[in-house]
Amino acid sequence: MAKLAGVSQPAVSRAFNPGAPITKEKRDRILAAARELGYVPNVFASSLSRSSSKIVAVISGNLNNPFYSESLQCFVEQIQRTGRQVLAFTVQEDQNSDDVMMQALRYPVDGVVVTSATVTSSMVKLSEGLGIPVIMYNRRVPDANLPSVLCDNEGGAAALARRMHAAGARKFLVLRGDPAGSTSMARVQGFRDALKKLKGAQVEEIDGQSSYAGAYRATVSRFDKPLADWPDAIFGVNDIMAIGCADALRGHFGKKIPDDIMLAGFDGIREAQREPYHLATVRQPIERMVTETLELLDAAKSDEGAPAALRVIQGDMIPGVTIQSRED
Amino acid sequence: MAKLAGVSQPAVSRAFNPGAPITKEKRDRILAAARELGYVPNVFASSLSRSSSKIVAVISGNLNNPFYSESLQCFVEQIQRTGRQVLAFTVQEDQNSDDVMMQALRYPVDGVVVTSATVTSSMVKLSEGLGIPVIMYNRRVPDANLPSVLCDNEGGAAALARRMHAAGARKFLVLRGDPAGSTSMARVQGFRDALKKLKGAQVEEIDGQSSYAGAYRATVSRFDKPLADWPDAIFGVNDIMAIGCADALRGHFGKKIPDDIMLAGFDGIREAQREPYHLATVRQPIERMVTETLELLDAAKSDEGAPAALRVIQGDMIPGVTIQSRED
DNA sequence: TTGTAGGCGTTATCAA
DNA sequence: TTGATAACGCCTACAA
Repeated sequence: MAKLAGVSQPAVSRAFNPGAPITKEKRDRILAAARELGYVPNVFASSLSRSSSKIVAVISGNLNNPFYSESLQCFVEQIQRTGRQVLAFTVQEDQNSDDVMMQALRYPVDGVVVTSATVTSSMVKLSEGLGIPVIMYNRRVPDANLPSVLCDNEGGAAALARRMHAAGARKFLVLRGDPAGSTSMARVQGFRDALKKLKGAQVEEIDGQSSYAGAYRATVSRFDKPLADWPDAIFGVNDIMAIGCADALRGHFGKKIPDDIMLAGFDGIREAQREPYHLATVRQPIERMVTETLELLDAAKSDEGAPAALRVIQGDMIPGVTIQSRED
Repeated sequence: MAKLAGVSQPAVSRAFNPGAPITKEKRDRILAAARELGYVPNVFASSLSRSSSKIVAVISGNLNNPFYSESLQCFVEQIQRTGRQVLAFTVQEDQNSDDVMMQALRYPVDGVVVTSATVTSSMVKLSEGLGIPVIMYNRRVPDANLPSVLCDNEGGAAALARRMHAAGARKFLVLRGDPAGSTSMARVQGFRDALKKLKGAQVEEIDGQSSYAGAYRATVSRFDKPLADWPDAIFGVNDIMAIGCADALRGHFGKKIPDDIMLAGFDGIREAQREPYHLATVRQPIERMVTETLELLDAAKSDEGAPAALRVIQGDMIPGVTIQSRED
């Protein structure tokens, strides 16, 4: 009730909205009074009359994977920069991702970004009914064709496969991530397919829970026996798993990387480029992917009827030091 | 407009509010119709009439420090579990934390949790005027007495100092974090004071920007000269800096930890307990600290006039392998 | 248990 | 440029 400052209430609204028809003098007077009274406009109320709430929901998976916390950080930065805010959701292990999505849709947000969760078609229908665009980041939903931004997972994995093969590796082990996740599946597929075209390669696959601890455990339990048959090279479907694997190989088995075993990951998280690892990997250009995700979001707002866009972005090969030609 | 389903509008409201006076039968009918029509209640609108918006703002610093991303993760989990949501804010390097705080206060949130930012007294006044409680997490504001939850930084640092001294260290180096941050200052102070009471200890301090890269650089530039005078032990004011330092010591200088130099950190982040480090450190019990922070928030809501609480929580000493008695 | 009426703080529309 | 007035979607009385 800053109109106790002697002006009408719409005038206050105009004072706070740049570009509204109001005298500079009057605006200044109102803003001064507001500062005096400790008044700030209520954004939720404004979102009622306005169509847009200036809030974007971001649904993340486990932030313990630095790829996701880096991504979230980036989303918050970029969204904040455009005068909007982030409503953050996470999907816990024991949680149904549909429930979380449902929660998010109860807010009249300007859009929902899904970085890690499966979206069922009923949720897609609901979001459409509500007119809230849903964009997939680093993920794709097979049936529903939602706008998606993702890295060329197949291509990147294939390039890593070729590098390791060229370096002399023949026996490969793949550490899979979330079995149901489109990202993990695409990378495994790309890796497998590339090896099929190369001579003498054989591949084994095990599950690593898509986490550091999962990969560590999987590595230990796979090789912790008297006459383990070691592979020449291991591909961790993401960096955090590759790091877990590296720590197990070195810490638990005393193996040397790449002398005893080559190793590669995927994502390009900071940790993987630090001293103990310098992991060979493919970097997902997070900054750019986030930018494009938000572009798709804005696009979805304007041209409703347009076909869902799918943006596939090339990752950057990072050589690292964990792939090296055999000398034997 | 779900009242096209043949009932009054308040009935719909009651159907969605557990415990409201309505026949079970009618509620079911309404909920069914809602599902049919793809209707979900608008939370922002409800926050207008209701006093509470069910939204908590969390202002974080750089999420590249795992301590903060773990904390954020924990906040989101716990807040979500109580049927509320998190509006996430971050303070960038180039940003005024007051501006971010101001942004947050434009939303009629149920509270603001500040995990990394300085809060000026004018912001405190503003928040009081708006009736929005502000709680500090892992931080304290000297002048204003805001409710705060923090670890016993002095005590933890002192304990580490004593351990390293007992192991034979005499020449110490402290890697400071944010010079203006209360957390870094308290730890440095605690470390310094403890050493004063011990025999023959001398301390040098340098700045490490409170980040991995900053600590790495600081370590390199401090010792990258012909006849560097190496200390016996280094205390990184937080784990991420200690890790940066460790990587520099080993990768750049080929030093062994703890054989050549002892090392300790603070926070107890996961990364620091992994194979390459097993860092001696003091763990901040994040889960518990977050719980208490939210308790303070709820308390602030109810008893307005109460004196600001300050909860100091003991950290857990983690032995690690980076402090070890000298044999020479 | 139900429906009617009024109000939450803001913006859009329209005359003035 | 301004100020009334009517929404926006919901909730809290109040009365039925």
